[in-house]
Amino acid sequence: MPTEAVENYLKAIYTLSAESPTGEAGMTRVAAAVGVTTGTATSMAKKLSAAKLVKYERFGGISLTPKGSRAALDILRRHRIVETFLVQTLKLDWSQVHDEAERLEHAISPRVLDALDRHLGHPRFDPHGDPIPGAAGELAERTLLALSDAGEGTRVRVAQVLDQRGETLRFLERTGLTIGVEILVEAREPGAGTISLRTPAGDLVAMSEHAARSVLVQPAPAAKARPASTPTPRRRRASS
Amino acid sequence: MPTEAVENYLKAIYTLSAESPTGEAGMTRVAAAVGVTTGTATSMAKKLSAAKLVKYERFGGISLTPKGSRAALDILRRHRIVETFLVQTLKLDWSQVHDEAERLEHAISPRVLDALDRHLGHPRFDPHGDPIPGAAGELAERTLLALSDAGEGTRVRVAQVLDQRGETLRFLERTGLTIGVEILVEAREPGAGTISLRTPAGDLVAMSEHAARSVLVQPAPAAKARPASTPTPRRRRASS
DNA sequence: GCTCAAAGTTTGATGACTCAAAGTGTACAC
DNA sequence: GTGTACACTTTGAGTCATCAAACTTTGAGC
Repeated sequence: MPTEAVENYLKAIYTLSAESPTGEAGMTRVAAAVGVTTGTATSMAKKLSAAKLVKYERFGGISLTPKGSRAALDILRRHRIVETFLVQTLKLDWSQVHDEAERLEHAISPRVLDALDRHLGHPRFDPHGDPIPGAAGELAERTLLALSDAGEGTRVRVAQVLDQRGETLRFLERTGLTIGVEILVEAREPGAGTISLRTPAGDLVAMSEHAARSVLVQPAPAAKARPASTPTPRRRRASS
Repeated sequence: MPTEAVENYLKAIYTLSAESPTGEAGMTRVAAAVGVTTGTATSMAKKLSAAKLVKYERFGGISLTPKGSRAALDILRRHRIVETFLVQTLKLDWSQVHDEAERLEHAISPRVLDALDRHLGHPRFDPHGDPIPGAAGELAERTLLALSDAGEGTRVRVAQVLDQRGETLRFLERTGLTIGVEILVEAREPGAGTISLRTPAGDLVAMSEHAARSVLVQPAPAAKARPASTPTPRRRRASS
């Protein structure tokens, strides 16, 4: 049984190395993600390496071994099932559940995890659209597009939000940009670094490209997209 | 915010001193309840005393201050609400939930606790019949009788089970002696140290007086009982 | 009153995790 | 190729909770 601290490091390394092109995470990033100094992260790296959970060499970056990866997916499963429970059953807000799950995930036994999973109907995605690893560690694979890369005039469906910060999530909720919602990319303003979206409610929402990078979408199923040459009105509103 | 270890000590001291006539708990008992050596318990006693959570003097026993008592009731509330949730919502067996709640109780934030409480409909008793302290620490007071003290021929209703061990709970479940069930005390055999009970299913169940001491009952509501010649001692529980 | 077992305390050590601060390696700019 | 900024590592120390083992106190029995 890994300690709580070990679980947190594994989770951080998993997500950081998934993002990185080399598949390796840097110590400074790991330390920041876990919330410790880099020195602490280095000594933990040695411990994890001795336990064969990570591949680590001095000054060389850190990455998970298969064993470490399995452990990380197990934690992620607990985290995301707990988040789903908090939103679906207890009706907490999606902007609050990340921090709550962060604490609870370490106290969930396999028995309780199974019972939660059953109670929720074996959900495959959590409230932020993150895929929930299966009991054996399998992840649903999807091909998603960053909203920041969606072309003007495209109809897309919000599928996943990478940014877990409450502020971001509250903004998205307020403007109606929640998981499953279909939106139209009205305009992009590379100069201003913003993107304008039309929500189902008819509102025009502007957000920065940077913010749009953490919103993942899929092309809308019944897309009746007009030819890309269609000019689009240029209007802006609140930006994130 | 007390640490997890501190919470466990407070809970142990609360239950032990509630049982003791002097209202004080001995170090050896506390250590056994928490699962540490007596030396460890002694040094923790000093720490708790410094934090004004307990009253403690060398060789003098230990008891909770009002502040410590409030903290203990808060933990008990979390524990019992979690147990109720595990049985009611997740359908776990009442013989399993104690240990699970033991881990989860430390990870429940006030927000999640409130949400759970609301989801469960503000229960006043947990699956073992233990009263759930209110948000302000109030405890429902009931006058219960140990089954071992119930007179022959009495009709009683099972109200609370003090023994949290899985073995005990599975026995009670198997024989139909669960919370709320009305039974008839058929015979007592002081010589053999046993007591015989008639369950609603019509079965005759025998149990030792010792086992019957941890089953608390109330006189059955529609009881045409004879004048209560039976005493009604107040009893408290062994472990939460 | 003395003795002795049981209860309780003290001491010294360990393991897990952490930090601050000093020291070392790497790589990019020029 | 030299400088230097940044990433990273090492070191030394601290906290928390724990144990084993030596020691002290208490109180019950004689």
